[in-house]
Amino acid sequence: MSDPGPVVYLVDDDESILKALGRVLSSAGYIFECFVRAEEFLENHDPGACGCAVLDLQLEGMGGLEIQERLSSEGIYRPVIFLTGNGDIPTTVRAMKGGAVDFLEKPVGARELLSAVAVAVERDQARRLEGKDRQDTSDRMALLTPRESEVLAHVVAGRLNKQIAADLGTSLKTIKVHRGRMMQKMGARTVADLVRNVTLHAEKDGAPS
Amino acid sequence: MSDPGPVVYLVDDDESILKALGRVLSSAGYIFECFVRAEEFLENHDPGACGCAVLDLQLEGMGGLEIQERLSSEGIYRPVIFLTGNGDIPTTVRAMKGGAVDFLEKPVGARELLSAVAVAVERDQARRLEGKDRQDTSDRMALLTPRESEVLAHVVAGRLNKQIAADLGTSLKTIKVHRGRMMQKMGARTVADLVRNVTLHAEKDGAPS
DNA sequence: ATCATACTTGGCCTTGGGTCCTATATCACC
DNA sequence: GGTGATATAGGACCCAAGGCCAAGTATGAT
Repeated sequence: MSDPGPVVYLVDDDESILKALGRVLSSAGYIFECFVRAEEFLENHDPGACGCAVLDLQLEGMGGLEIQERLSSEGIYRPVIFLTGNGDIPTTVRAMKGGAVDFLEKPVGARELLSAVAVAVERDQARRLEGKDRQDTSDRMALLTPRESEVLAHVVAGRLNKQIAADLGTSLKTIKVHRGRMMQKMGARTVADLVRNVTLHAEKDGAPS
Repeated sequence: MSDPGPVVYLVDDDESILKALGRVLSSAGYIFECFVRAEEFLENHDPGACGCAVLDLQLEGMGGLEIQERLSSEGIYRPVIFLTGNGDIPTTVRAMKGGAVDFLEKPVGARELLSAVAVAVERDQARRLEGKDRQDTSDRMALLTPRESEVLAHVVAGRLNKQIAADLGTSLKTIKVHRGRMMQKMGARTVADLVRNVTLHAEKDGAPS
């Protein structure tokens, strides 16, 4: 569980290209894994590993764009760099709109590749860093009972206990109890802590298009 | 000062194209302004107006990409759609990395254009909407006295009045006064309101790359 | 039947936050 | 010398929140 360093996933059906890319990445100190088919990558990569993917646009069967779509539809955040031998503009636009870090034409130079990979890896690290807090908040929220969740929402909205009681059709005392337990479970000492965590958590929830 | 509806800025050195684009936009109910040179656009557009820009990539003198860079370096948020007669992939990537909404090849179909414009306008509206809250919060914070600002920071951090008093080397009573005035000026009824506004305000402050 | 969980409510006391009124001291500006 | 903004501070008082103790019900699983 020590930090294994970023991994670069290479997907290309031309093994000589995989080899060439691998050499460049190795020389820069990256660890990489090679795949010749999209399915092979999707089934064997580790979504929890930090790093990025370098995808060939044209693959036998499922292509690079589909891989990108598959990843995002499965909620996997994985920065992607595309490589292509003969791309066109609409495809480029589609890839970039899908969040690709870069879109490079073969033959790709070492510096070009490494620069793109560096950006992609950095993005992934930043993402994982801020993801931790959100994950923690999510985990805690999952432990709340239904009633406690309702109270949480009202508290974050800045409502008073008695107002919450009225809204939920119960007594002031009951709200105090739920509220106390909720704060306990959320690990929040003060309302300020609570609001910060919960709003930052809700922030980028409905993001992926 | 009533909402004038979104404006589409068209920049192309071919007047016949401007005319054609204008017809399409008119038919969809958009207001638009035409420019044949980049400088003309940069000097005469209204950064405060809601809408988007449709830029030809190749212009005499300053091109579309430079316009995009100029806008962002001046801190002007203005969603951009590029049009091009003969673009290449590196240019497309650069444009999209720069935040372009879309990158279309001439001849561009009416539906294609309108769809891109709709997305761009929507983005601009969303941006302006959330920008208002931040502006409001900034304005309010500017009205705080130095002491009130310090108290604000401590309150948002979830500290108790007496702790704040100790930190600032003053009495509990004094903090209560500052705090009360600060809440008043910030237009926050509760701590929850305050934390929400201030943290969201701080959130995207160091954003632009 | 028993146990766990969740939801409910009461009283009592302490602490914390907010408001009103009052008051002093400093500093800058006119 | 007066005026306004800022920071300071005390007392009285009210309301809100949280902790401690105790205890009721309902539901569902073992």
